[in-house]
Amino acid sequence: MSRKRWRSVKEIRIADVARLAGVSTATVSRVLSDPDKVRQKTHDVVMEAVRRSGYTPNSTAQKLRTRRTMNVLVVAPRLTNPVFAEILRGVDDELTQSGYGIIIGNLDNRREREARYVDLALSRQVDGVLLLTGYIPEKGQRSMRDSGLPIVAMCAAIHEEGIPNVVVQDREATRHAVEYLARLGHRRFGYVSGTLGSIIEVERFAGFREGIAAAGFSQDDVVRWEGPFVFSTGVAAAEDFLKMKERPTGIFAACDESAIGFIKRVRAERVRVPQDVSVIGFDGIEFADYTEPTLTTFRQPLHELGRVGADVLSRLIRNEMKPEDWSVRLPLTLLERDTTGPVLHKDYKSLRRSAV
Amino acid sequence: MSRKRWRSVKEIRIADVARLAGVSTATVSRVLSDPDKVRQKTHDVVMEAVRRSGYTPNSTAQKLRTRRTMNVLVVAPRLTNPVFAEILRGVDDELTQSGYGIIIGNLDNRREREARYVDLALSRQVDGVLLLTGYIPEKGQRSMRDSGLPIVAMCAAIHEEGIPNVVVQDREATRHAVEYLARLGHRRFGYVSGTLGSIIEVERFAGFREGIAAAGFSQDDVVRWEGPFVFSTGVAAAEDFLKMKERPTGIFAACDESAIGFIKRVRAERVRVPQDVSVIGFDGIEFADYTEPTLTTFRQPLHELGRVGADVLSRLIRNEMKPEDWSVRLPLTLLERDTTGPVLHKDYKSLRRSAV
DNA sequence: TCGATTTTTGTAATCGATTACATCTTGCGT
DNA sequence: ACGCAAGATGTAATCGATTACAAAAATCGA
Repeated sequence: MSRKRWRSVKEIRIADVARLAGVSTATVSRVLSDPDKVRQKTHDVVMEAVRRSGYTPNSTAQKLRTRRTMNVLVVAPRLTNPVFAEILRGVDDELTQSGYGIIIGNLDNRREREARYVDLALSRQVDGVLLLTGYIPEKGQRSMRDSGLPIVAMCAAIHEEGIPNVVVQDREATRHAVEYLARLGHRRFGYVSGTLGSIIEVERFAGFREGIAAAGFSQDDVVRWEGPFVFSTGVAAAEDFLKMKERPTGIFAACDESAIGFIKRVRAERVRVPQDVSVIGFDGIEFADYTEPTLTTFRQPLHELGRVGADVLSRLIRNEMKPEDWSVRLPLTLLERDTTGPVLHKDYKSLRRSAV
Repeated sequence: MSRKRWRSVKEIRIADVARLAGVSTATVSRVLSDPDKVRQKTHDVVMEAVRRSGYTPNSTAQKLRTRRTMNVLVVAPRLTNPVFAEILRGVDDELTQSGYGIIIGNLDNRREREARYVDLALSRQVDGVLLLTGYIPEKGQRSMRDSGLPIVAMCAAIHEEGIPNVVVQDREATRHAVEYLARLGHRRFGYVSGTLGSIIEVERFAGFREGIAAAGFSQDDVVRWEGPFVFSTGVAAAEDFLKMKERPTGIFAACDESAIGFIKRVRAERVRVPQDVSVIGFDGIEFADYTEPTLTTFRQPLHELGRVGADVLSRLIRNEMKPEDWSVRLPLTLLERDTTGPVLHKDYKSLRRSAV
């Protein structure tokens, strides 16, 4: 029976190859890692032995000796959110090029899970950490940075010494969203939040408030619905929205998923989008182009974000960071699609369609 | 400046703790891994030293000595497909419980990328592999199973000695899909494929053909559109569909994304779903409940699939597999939603609404 | 051809844990 | 108090590579 099949595979060590080639282990090691250091003839003999024995170096032994694991940890708040999947793709594209492995840390929106991954970092299983999460620090909680490992923050900016930031311009974009809605004639606003306690949410809401102020409105003109970055948050927000007498007409959702949930729910009650209510999302996930109507949203340069973050991390690991790269803030693109439009509500006289 | 901050963190080794506690390294090791083997008093002294020094064992050294990396590799065809994200969640839930780390392998739908991950396996960076991919073997290509590592196949069944299968009943479900469409009165069928060369696609198409035959139709009544498991495959299929004179009325798409792409595209041309064409998807991703109309589809038990696969793998690693678990085939659930309905086309006289 | 220099190769220490085996303690019965 | 078994602890080998340093071989000029 084959139950122990893989146990029976004989492990080939560098010493076996050395013996087979009639050289020392040092020479074999050199052939494999620094071929210029050996004679061509020796090289060929060793390579032949490697080939015939099917030798592959044991990477754990290499890691121990070289003190480099060639692994990085990527901590994401939730895997099923396409935003993180897309960022991860960028990270993957950049890092596997340079031989790094990616270990994923999935919090599934539960902050307390972070502890496991702090352990991972502390036990030196990885050379660096890419944080796609970011929470407002709680005292007493052991955090990633206690590990002393190189960290790159890719949530909204963490202003902390020694931690580079690779983020998008959330705050500016959110402010811009409000201005955009205001230009369309909206006067009462709704804000569907993201995960409370997350720095991203703090930033986006701050931008939103700035926008409200800049456009000359009072914070009282704003309704805020709270919840994590998921569909159901939008649905719940919509439930509340539907109960209101004086409904807001311009809604900003801190992520596409909740925007989509919101729209789906209100449309089920014959609220028209964008005629009765305009909705603008945030992220630019692929799916947002397949909803009906297609979602107006800010597109994050997700893949690039991942690449850049990974690049910064690998430079940080190699101690090759240039000071000007310590904070990268990528711009977002407003995708004007079909869930936003001028106010048509009876309260308002001028339709200002020209303002679109 | 802090550019070298993490370099200056002094690494604490087990020897340091031993010295601090006035015991040998063996004792420290025992305290940490097998506390019953030491006297209570010694235990306390050592733990205090551990605490004060902030020691965490170097996991690379542990791995080398114990020959267990406590890492598994998960190879997925494409990260941004919510199907794999969801499976990954299940895997994560199961494996991080038992202390395993997850290294991801993302093929991004490009088969040739598999080679990198074969290297990972060969160099013993992981204790086992979870294959969410599966391609029809090509000769000469070095495959995962050459690594001799425990592997669990979670794509459609790979019938190979020593490789357990944890899969869904694709074939049955697909056959069922055809029967379902046939009962609704459909007589001409469309099949939107998944990635060619993938075993999943082979299985699903086989099931489809079986269904066609079982329902008494000829394979000539079927149009097949080819492409990978992505939105645009459905869009492209729709383009072709729109050009046809005699359009199929019952469409099966091998994944929800392409089903959604298809629907979006045909609706843009005023083709009504389900009145003009019924579409049934496969996967049951969360989005499918937010499209308009909501998508009829087969729900895969994704999270459970991940958990079970991970469980089987960890048992396989520990050599605790029971023969009856070598093939697990989870059932799918048909979610009857709004993209399927009885044929209303003028060609057919009886609407057979009762057949729904 | 010889010795000095450079290049190539080998020896053995090292990375940081675990663990077999040896040795030392402790507890217990008499 | 003594002897012996059981329990606790220490010593040192080990996992499988890399690499500093030493030694040997090749190269070169005179």
